[in-house]
Amino acid sequence: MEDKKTSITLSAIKAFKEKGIEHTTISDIVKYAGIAQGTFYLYFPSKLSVMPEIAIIMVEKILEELKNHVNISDTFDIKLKKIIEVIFNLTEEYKDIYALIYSGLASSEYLVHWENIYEKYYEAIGGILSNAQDKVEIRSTINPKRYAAILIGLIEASAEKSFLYNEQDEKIIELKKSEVFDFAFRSLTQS
Amino acid sequence: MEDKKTSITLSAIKAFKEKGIEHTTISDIVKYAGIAQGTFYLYFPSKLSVMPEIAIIMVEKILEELKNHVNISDTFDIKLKKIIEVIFNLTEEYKDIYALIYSGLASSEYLVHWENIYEKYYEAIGGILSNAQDKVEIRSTINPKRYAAILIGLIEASAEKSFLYNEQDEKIIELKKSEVFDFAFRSLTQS
Amino acid sequence: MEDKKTSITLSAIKAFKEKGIEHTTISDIVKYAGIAQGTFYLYFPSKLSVMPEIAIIMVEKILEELKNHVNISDTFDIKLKKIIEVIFNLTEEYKDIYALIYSGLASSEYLVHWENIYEKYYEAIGGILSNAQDKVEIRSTINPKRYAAILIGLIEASAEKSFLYNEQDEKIIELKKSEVFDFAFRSLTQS
Amino acid sequence: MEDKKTSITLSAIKAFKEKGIEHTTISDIVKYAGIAQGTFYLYFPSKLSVMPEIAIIMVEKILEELKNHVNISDTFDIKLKKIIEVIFNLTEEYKDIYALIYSGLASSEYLVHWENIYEKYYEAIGGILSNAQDKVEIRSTINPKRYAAILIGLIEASAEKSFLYNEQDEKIIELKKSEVFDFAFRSLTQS
DNA sequence: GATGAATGAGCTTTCATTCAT
DNA sequence: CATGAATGAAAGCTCATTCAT
Repeated sequence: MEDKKTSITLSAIKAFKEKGIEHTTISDIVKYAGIAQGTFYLYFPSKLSVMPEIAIIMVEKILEELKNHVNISDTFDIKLKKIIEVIFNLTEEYKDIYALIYSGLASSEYLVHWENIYEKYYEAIGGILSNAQDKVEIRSTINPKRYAAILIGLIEASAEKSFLYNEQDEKIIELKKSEVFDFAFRSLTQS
Repeated sequence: MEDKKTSITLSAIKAFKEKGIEHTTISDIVKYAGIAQGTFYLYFPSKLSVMPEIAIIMVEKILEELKNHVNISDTFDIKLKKIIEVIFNLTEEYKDIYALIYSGLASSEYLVHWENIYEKYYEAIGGILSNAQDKVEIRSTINPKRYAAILIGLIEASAEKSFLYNEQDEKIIELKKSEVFDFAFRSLTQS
Repeated sequence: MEDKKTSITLSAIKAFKEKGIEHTTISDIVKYAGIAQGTFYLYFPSKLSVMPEIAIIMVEKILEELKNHVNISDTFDIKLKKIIEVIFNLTEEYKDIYALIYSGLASSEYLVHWENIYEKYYEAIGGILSNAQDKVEIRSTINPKRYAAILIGLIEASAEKSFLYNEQDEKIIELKKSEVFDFAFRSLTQS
Repeated sequence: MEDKKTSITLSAIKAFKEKGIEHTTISDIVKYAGIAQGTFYLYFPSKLSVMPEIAIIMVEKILEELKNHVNISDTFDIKLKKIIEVIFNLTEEYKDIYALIYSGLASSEYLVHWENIYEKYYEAIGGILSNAQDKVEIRSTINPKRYAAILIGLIEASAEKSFLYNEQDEKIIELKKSEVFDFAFRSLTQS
């Protein structure tokens, strides 16, 4: 078993996915983690204080997925499509958690560090944009990392809304993806 | 009495703004509304069931602000700037609530009606886009209402993140606004 | 049933007498009071916050006992013996509670008002001293109320220690009473 | 190692002084002692079982202070004043702990040994009384050790109450001391 | 309709105690 | 002897919900 803090975090993710954050209790989390009630408090002061830890893991997941799906040799349009694909898929799977992280709701109290957490995410996407600039696939006038933040926001927002209303209709989802692609691609390539 | 329902809703907004949604109790809401504990239940079955009502009011606020600031005679670029301005301002003021509505967290149970609520919002922005198409200010190949949803998502996401980290630095906020404008404007005008 | 706050206070006294303060839980108190767990918190924020209320009742008990046993027509030496009798008896019955009130332990947080609570007690004993001065039974150079405080302290301290070590030996108790009487009486009458 | 037991006891005193006995945990004590949680149990079976050890140290402190301040050559009235001074000073410093020892609250289970602990205290004061009898400074009809107990009770009670209500007003404290002196001195000298 | 005291299920939280290292 | 992470029983506490008035 990995270290206990990670184990609690993973159990929290599992519980949040199943019951929703509102209805998850610390009891649920420790049950999944196979630890005693009191042990939880050795690592976290409250349910929501697990959120930053979750965010770290979620960002790791995203980066891993990006690494697995976005090939350095792809043209930029392919890469952008893959990025959208990855974000949509993860958003679907971790709907509630993602919504919470994304909206920053749990934030008020615990999420001071989030900029650091997301930093790597922005850098990864920023790197892709920068690379595309080098290849003259997108315009050179953008700041890669700053644009990455906007791009991610755009895709996430769209994905969120897609799955929010239980739009499980594959066609509509695909339409949304292509619209987002279109929106972003034009913006990035317009000279 | 419709008045009382509105009064409860406004009190809920006030309480949510002050304490955050997590820590707001029905007791807080009725205190602000100046009514008895039990009275709440004559109008709403639960705390979260107030959310759609709040969403309605929030959308009304947005529409009103748009009406106040976006002039029909403005050119599209001015209009877009104003739209961004309005969304950023409201997001700043109603940060938490907005985040919640936006992320759809309170969702699961009461979100069914939300598409209807947002419908008017999409229509308003869609109308502006449509009008801009008529004047050949933006390309004609977009579907106004569908693009409106994406555009709103983009601006809201950016605004959310701006205020999340207490970036009160006016300059950075302004930079974000201009970046979002740039991102969207290019996308909408690229032929 | 008297009002609920009193009912809780009396139940607390009962529980404290039976289990000792350390081992009494709020559950115990509400069980005796025949009310729900949450009801307790409508009247008191914590277990120890009941103490001032208890102190009031204890002082009332003392005053009542004094009224019942100390006759206005008695000579001062008889009165003093009766006072000692009353304090020893009550101390025996409410050992733990008395110890706590007396030592002021629970005090730190909640007992700001105690001077007021004890005020009546001091006044009652002070009145007896004053009356004895009028009859030239004790020296006139003492301040009745201030001396009352010292006198009460002396008797309480002695009573406390008597019952602390489970000295249930009636003879030793009687010896202590007479020693305290002697100590105080000499002090009050020495010209 | 005897050192460690003393270290735990001193740490307990420190913790009790700072947080009050109610809110002090074994965790607090071991933190101050710089030892591990489990080590505590090698020396004491529970939190309250430290009390007799504390009492021993407190009595030692008192005896030391008495030795430092009460000169064999002083007249009895000076000695009595010094005794009162010492008890008031120590009571002020160790308010809470003193109250506890004095009231015997922590008692129930561990108080058995206390008579032995206080024995030396009574003997010390008793010795002073006895000596004063030899010099015909106080009346010969008292039992020194038994009177010592009463005298100590009187002074402690008065000191306790003085510091309970945060009467930090030096003048009132001084008045109390002189009243207690007067009360006791008359009693001991009245023929 | 309106009230608000009372409820009590069920959650959070603590912390003395243990035991493998 | 010493450790300190882990335990989990047991306490505290909250708050949505009810219902007699």
